Amino acid sequence: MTRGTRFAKDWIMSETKNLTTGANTAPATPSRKRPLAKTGYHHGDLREDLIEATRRLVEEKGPDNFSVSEACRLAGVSTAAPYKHFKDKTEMLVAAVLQGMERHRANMLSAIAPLPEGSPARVAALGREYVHFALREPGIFRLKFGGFTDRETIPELQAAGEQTFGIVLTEVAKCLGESEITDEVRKRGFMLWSFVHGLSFILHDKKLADMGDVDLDGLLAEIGRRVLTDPPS
Amino acid sequence: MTRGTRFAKDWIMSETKNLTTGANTAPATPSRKRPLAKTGYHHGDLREDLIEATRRLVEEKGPDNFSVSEACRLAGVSTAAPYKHFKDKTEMLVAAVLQGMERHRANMLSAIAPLPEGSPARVAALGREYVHFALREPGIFRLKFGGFTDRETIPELQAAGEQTFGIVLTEVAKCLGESEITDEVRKRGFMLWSFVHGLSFILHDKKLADMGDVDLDGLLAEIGRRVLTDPPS
DNA sequence: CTTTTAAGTTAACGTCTCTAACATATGTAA
DNA sequence: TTACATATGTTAGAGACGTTAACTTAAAAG
Repeated sequence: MTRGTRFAKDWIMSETKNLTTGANTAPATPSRKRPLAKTGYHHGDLREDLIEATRRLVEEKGPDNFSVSEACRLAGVSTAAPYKHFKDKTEMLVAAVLQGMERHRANMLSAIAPLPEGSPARVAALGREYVHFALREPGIFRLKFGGFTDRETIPELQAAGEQTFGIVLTEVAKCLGESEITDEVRKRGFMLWSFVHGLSFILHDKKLADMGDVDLDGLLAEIGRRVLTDPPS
Repeated sequence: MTRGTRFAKDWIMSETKNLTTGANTAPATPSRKRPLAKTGYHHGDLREDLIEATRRLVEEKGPDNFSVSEACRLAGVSTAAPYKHFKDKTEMLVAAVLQGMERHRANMLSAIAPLPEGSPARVAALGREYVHFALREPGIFRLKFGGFTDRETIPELQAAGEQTFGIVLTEVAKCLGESEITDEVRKRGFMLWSFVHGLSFILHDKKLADMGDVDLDGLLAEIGRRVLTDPPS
């Protein structure tokens, strides 16, 4: 009894931060209801809590400066615990990004829902939501695009990205009066996506102090007009 | 003689990689002529060699996975040596990015030099060079945009970025027949920049396997036409 | 020639990622 | 209920990294 390994239950209790309360940065996804079970030894759902801790740290400290150790501290477990759920640090980050993209997708869909089918306003709304996501969750956004090397070889990320682009293509097609995703639709969608993506990055960095505040909606509308309209012969 | 500290001159000699030879990834800047002095104890120009080592590692292993230690190994110095030249790891990376932006600027200028003043071809050439830089030096490119947190608070990076944008604005103004950088010029330039920036990221990630190979020049020309032309009333 | 300063080195500390070996719960089958 | 298998925790520790402190050497300045 005196010998045998003693577990550090006390610091678990003292160091554990509450992971369920606090303002949720992602308005589209309802905040989690599970009250963080914490049955002494076994954790209610450690995997999910680690993902949430990762998300939070990525936003607070930036994708660089994220450490598995700190996520463990947040979740109240030892530093070896995550490796029962994730292969390595990268897999943890990927999991957080994938959840972020799911939120992103949901937001895009609910942004266009109330707007009339086939209207340019739907395309503009998609762009608007894209930019807003980059500003609302800058850490996850940065992580997704350029966060870690060889992310383009991770099939789930690839798939999630193409799913997002698929939403854009569908709306562009309807806007152009096409019933299918033609090459022309793909080209227009690609142009719009490039623009919005770049815009997100630039605003995210607010590199342009001298540009003053940008009229986002006006800009999106103008770009939509210029790209969705046939060019002058 | 037997006591007193013995310095590790041997591994310095054996581990030192030649930093001056090898294909230079940056065609616009002439490769360095200095033959890597290496006077036993004092290094010819360690600061410059560390920057070059940093650049190389960032491209080879990616901005994440870059380590100061490895750069030291490449340069053939102890792991404490860099701190005589740089405050910390971030400052090393920033130095490498700044040199990259200098190359980028030089390339942009020489790309438009042979083209007729005020022609849309000059604007397209700038975009072309922008994309090419992202593909030629993906590590530095990623590092510059989103590589590390709080980079937007580094004034040199900010200044270098605005200088680049200034080149674009000048060309756009000439193209629109304006003699000054008006608000309209700024808006058009901003649209073009957003597009090209996003395009660079997307191609850099080649996220779009299903798009097939992109006709870059055609795309740039079309975007130039759409953005530099007055919108239909 | 002496002294100062710039630019290296070793050594060490604290932190990080990840693995191995061990401990404890949970569920399933006898 | 009891026995065992499995999932999910823990401790301990190896090896790399970032950074600093104290020391050493070479070059420059007086």
